[in-house]
Amino acid sequence: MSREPVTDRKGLTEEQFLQGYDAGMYERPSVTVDMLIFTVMEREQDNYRKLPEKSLQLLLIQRGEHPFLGQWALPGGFVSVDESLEDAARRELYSETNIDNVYMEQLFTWGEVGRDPRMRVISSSYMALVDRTALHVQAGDDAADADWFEVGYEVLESSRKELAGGYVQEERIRLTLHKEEIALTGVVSRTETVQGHVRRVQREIAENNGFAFDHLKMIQYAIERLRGKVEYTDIIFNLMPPLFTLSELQRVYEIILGRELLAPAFRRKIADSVAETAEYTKDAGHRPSKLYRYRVDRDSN
Amino acid sequence: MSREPVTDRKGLTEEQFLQGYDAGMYERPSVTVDMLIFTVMEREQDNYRKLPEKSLQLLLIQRGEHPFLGQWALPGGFVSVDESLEDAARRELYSETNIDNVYMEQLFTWGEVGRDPRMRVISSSYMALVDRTALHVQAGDDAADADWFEVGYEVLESSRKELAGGYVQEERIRLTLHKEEIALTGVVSRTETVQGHVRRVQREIAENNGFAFDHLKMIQYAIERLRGKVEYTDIIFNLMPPLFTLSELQRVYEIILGRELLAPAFRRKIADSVAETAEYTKDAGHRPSKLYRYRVDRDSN
DNA sequence: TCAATAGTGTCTATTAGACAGTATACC
DNA sequence: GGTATACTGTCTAATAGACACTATTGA
Repeated sequence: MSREPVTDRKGLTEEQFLQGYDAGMYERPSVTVDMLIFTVMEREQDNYRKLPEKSLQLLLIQRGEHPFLGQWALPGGFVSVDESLEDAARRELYSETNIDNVYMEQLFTWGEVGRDPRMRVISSSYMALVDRTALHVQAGDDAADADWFEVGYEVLESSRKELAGGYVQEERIRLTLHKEEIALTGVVSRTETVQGHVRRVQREIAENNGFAFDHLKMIQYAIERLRGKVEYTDIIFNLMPPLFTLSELQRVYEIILGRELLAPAFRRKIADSVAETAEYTKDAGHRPSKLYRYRVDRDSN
Repeated sequence: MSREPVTDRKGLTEEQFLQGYDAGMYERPSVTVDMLIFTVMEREQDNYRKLPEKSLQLLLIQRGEHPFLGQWALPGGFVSVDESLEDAARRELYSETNIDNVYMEQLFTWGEVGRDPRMRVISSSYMALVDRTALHVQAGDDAADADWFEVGYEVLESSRKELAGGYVQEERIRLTLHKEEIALTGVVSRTETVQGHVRRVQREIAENNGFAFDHLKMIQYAIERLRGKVEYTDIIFNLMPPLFTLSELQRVYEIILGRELLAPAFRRKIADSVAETAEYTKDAGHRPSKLYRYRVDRDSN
């Protein structure tokens, strides 16, 4: 249970060792967090009957300083020595969106040597999912501008080469982030190498129009993860308002998964993640829809 | 595509800015990697007919220096400024096991402020899965001793409290790592809080007999992840030798998942992940078993 | 009335769970 | 022969996919 008062080769106890410890011996990388803040927004339709179209949106900021001045980046910043990674992520999230207490998850820590031209920077990416009805975005000090961009994700091609004892599968994924007149695009090449038992995934930026750092890779990774998790967890409800129709929920699934779903199967599948309310939509040019809420109290996975 | 020669408020181009950039302004955390190296070993049986029992094993090193001198820790070390996180992980893996080119995956980056008594250290944990037949473990310089420990994972209790608009679910998990006369034990309390839409998982070390740092949490997290991934990926084959029987494969699934499986369903499920060979086991006190290999060339997920 | 969406019923195909039963080596 | 494991057949239950059908509103 408790540690014994052992002494090391120099006869020091742990307490003595720590008092004499010089933390400044080695050169260190800097650590940052980068935030992938997603939400879902609606676009009004010209036809009064039609439901508003939904789209997945990601928050980007235009860099106001070197490096990558003028380019678009994920919100983020340095982790100070006296705050945890998660606290730093929450701080960044709050400073950009003014909201707290939302779903947030660490995705991946990016540690390539040359990823920041200023110096060695290791960055943990966090994904946050927020309900747009709770949002008031503002630009922080280091950002010239912060805005929501509609996310497009398209697999351009998928090729596969057989090797001795394995294969290499390459996918080229086009990412499109746009917002009114601005359209940022890029292509990430995702390579999966399988050799014997060893499987390895690598991402390279093949084309880049307007994204700072390696943020394009982070965006691709986050969407891949979001797609995966949506299938076997309840995280999608973090993107929904408190009350929603099953059709709305289905649309959100569809835009995240990038494919259409059949309503009956969908309804069966999510049936016990949601609970009916007594309320209905109204003023639609068609049959009103029952409103549902997320059923927290269900016996989950 | 290419970045324009924009200048910032001070009239500097990016190149000029980078030349004048002073990277030494802020105090920085140190960054380490910690390795969770798993393998599967067999224990011979007294009864010649019985199959050898298998167990999941984890590599630990006994610390030869302060802090936590004498306690057991995950192999790991500092990331130098000129190597990537992944390179550091591979270096550590190689220095402990003398093997390279095995399955390795980043799990999580641990960034609590007080997790290392020496100074602020942020640590990325990586999981490696190795086939024991390929192994020759050796202790590195910073390790007094490196050894494989049999992993036990048991959910002691699971309690659930309902809250307004959510719940708190707490699981107490007993971890037992043992190796001959040494038995390290600990209890990790895993708390899942759901409030409205927000779900949050926290881990605390509730009991600790012999583990350094927060490594008990890392071990619990890794096993949780390994269990999850085994169900929807092929990573398990990284723990298998090149040729294996379906019963052996089933046993490995069972020890990782912590529950028994039915053979017919199991065989159907993994049928197209494996390929038959012409070989059979022999000298067993019972019917010989066909040997299989991992089928790399299958159209995977 | 009709466009557009909401919602249900049901057939079929696929998959998972359970368990009985047969097969085969080696001491 | 008997023990321990290898392997298959088949019934049943649960789940997913497909599609047809009915229901309901506001302009």
